Amino acid sequence: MPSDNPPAAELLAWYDRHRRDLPWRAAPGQPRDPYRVWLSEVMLQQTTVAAVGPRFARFLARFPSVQALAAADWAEVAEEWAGLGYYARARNLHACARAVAAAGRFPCNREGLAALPGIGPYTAAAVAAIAFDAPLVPLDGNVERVTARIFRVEDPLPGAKPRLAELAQGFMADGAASARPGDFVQALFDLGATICTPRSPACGICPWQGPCAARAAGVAADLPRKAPKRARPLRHGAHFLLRDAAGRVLLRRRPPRGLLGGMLEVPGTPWRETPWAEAEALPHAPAEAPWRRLPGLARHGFTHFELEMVLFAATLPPGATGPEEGEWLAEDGARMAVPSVMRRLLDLAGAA
DNA sequence: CATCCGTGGTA
DNA sequence: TTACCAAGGAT
Repeated sequence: MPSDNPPAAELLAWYDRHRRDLPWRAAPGQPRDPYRVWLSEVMLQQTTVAAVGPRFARFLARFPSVQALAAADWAEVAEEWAGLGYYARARNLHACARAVAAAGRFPCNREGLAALPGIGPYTAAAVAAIAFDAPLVPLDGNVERVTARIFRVEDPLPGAKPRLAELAQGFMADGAASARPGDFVQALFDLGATICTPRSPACGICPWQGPCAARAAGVAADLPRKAPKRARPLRHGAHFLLRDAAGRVLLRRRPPRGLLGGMLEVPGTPWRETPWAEAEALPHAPAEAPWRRLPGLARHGFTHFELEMVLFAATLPPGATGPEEGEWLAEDGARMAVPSVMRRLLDLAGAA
């Protein structure tokens, strides 16, 4: 129903005046580098623009091309991704880089892109549209929200997702949109991020306020509706910070899949629902040592549970043989190389 | 299709 | 302090 669509030309005119200047965006009219577009899209999955900003530049400086990323060891990629979360993204990013480097170039259409690891329906459409000007509308959280409000879709997510995807793709039927697909989809992102925001949308300055059905009904801030989320249970862990005579700390590499897969950790117990008594935690220590319980707790929130950790610390006696497994890192280097949950333990040790 | 998978900012 | 949420993907 192109006739029911809001005017793409007005959104693009707004975008041309108010587009955000973001590190991964090419200047207007300049060609887009598929490597940068892909890297930024993966970094931005469930991650804020503010968090990605400095990390994108740093990553690009370390891995300037998809060939450089493909040639890197996993440990380097893991270190560079540390703190960004959702570490399966980094594993898939690395695998994807190797596939693209082997093929010689990025696929230029949605189907080819979607066949690569870590590239799902959203990212395939986004890279195809932004890097190759394919007439596709990727359905991210912004586009879901804008579309649900424009058409006043009251059905809750995630059930409404197929319908929203169809409605959003319909925007591209407007000739003004399909003339500039990459700009149009980024205009939708910017509209959702700066005006059509989740909590208090700035409808008064929205270029699409006229055709917006939710605005007309006064329900914009209530859309899209979402299914309620489950409460997060609390889990407990005990961890062991072992220092050597040089003040370095012992870290271990976690298994390659699952939570924090492939990342470095401070050795510790499994995370379970009941707290650990000292006597039952100590067998999980990485070495025999004069372990001393540090005061305080380290807390961290994961997507589906909360975690409270106690920390034991010890220094390996000079000349003593350390554990055979693990890597010794300087403490400040370790802070940079571990996931945030582990950084909290290092901070707790530093404060004690 | 529901669950698993991180983190930091904000109301 | 709690709860929500951000350019989602894999299983």
